Amino acid sequence: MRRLAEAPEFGAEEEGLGRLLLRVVREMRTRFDRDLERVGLTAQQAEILFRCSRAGELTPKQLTSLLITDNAGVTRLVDRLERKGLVTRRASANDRRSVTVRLTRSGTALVPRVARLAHAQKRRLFSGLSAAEQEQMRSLLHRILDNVGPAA
Amino acid sequence: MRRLAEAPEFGAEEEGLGRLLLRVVREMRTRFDRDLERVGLTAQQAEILFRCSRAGELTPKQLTSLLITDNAGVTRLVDRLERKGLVTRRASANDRRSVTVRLTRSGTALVPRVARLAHAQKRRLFSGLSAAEQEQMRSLLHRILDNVGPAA
DNA sequence: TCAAAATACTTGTCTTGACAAATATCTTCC
DNA sequence: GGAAGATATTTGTCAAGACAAGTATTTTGA
Repeated sequence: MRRLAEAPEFGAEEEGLGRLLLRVVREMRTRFDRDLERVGLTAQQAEILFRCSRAGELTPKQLTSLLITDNAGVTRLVDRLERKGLVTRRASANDRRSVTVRLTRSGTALVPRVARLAHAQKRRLFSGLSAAEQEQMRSLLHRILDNVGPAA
Repeated sequence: MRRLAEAPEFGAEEEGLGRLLLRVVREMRTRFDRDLERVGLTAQQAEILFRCSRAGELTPKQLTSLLITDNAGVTRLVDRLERKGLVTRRASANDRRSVTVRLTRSGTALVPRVARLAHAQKRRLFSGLSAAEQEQMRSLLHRILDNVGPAA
């Protein structure tokens, strides 16, 4: 995921909230992915780097709960990072079913740049939104999330 | 996309607005995809069906502006619908570079069920949100969207 | 007129997301 | 102790999103 195609409305009636949400998230993501191109990462990969950097090491299971994807997705994200030489997988000491993901030296070296980009993105996106507005947003989103529920 | 994996927070500090947005959109999408399984469609495919049904026929270019994806994505979505026998592609009359996508009889037959599912989804998601709250949400989202801007 | 630029679509490639099924390793509890 | 079930990870498959590059056709403009 990188640059986003232009999407200049066609059947210009009012856009539904659902579609608007979708569009916002997609553009956020694409924009961030594009910014991250300069360090050769994607948003998800950067998240893993960042989390591992803070925690020292994490298992795929732990990463799964942090990344909003499933365990299979994490496996392959880690695969890519491993191929890039940014993380290593080691068997867990106490539970041999498990694995610990840990940054390599060059992975660690990338973290400050990633953090800087992430911080810039966050500042940019929510600039102009007061703390109260952000809180309002958060609350509305949580209510929607509760409404999603299980499939019918 | 179908069922969503459980994601029970791990490093339970406050979740950022960006992540929350991502999570909400993903669960909305996955839930809708799952509901649509019973008619053998995905959310994007359903959108094409629905749009073509209302417009009579649409070109990929028009669909691209409606679907929040790029032209390549539309090509392949239409491919899948064509394989399922739900739409046809015909050369455009006046511009032979172009193509018109039109529902087949069985595509048309599916529309009411899709519309019903879409309507149910919309009602469910935003139930409990007042019109004012939805408007507030919409406004905040537009502001974020404006903040995304072009890549640095 | 007719070559160059623009436009509409398609195809190729990589990354991700979701789910099912397979494998390896614990844990339980008879 | 050892079978049955639970858990952690991986692998396979399909749909999608983004972008680049290719093809066919139309439009521009020298």
